[in-house]
Amino acid sequence: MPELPEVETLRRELERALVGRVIKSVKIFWSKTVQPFTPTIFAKQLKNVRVTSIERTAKILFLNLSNGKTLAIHLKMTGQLVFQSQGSTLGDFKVEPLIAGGHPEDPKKYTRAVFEFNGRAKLYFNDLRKFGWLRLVSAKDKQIMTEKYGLEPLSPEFTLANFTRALTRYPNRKLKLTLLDQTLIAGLGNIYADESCFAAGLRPRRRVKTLTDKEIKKLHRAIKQILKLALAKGGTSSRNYVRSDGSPGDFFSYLKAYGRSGQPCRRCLTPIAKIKLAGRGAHFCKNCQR
DNA sequence: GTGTTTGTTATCAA
DNA sequence: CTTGATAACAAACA
Repeated sequence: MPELPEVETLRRELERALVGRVIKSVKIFWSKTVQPFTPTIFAKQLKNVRVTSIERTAKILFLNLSNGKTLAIHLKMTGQLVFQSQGSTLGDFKVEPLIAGGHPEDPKKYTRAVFEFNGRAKLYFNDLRKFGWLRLVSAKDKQIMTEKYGLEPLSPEFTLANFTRALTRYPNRKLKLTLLDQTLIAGLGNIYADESCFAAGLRPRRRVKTLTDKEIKKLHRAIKQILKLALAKGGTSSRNYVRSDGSPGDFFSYLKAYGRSGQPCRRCLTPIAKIKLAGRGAHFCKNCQR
């Protein structure tokens, strides 16, 4: 799933690829993907507009535009942003959906929108499950969208003191649910919440009020370390996520808990357990995590 | 046909 | 206000 490291990887790649380019046309193949306008109006509003900068808050990308508006993008669970510069041919990647093929002009099965830029460069928005969205917003809308989010784990504001305050704000919550609460800490999803718990040696069901100062400190370090490494590896391609050139992120082989139920713990060889927490899978080692 | 996968929001319940 | 559960969105896969 695209979480902080995946979305930040795309932000960096698209910053290089798109900033300074002008949108020449937008084609939309699934109308509910674009908001809040009809596809026709949406496309019209973006025609001949330049991308001036790209930002990220939590799991949302913001493409700031020369008309004063911003294109906000959320990939939700299966969204992809694939960039094709003029004349480039995309490789044959295992992760579907693919843009490559003999007819790059034609949208693939899961392509919901295509942006064409000057120089014939193209940005494909693919989304198997249609949860993702492209939202054209004003500066004010953008502010309203971003202000509800909590601490950015890779920012200077992510101090131990601030983290402790956010983490313990709802003392009776289970640890993993707190880590997933975007209004407290922004950008963690199921993969990195599980990995953070593993690295800190903490069970996902622990109530936050039972955590010692020492454990909170370890968790704080764990979150920073894991997100930093995952970002350096270009994110985790466990299902649909791909980088902007269509290639997979390399963090998958570093996972120690997520998706490893039944497999031996990399630290103590105890089979990784899987439980249901708030309707999602939670993976952990009964021996290494307390 | 059933259960599982998950980001986010809405809604209901205690 | 806190917390927890469930459904909704949607489609693939085992």
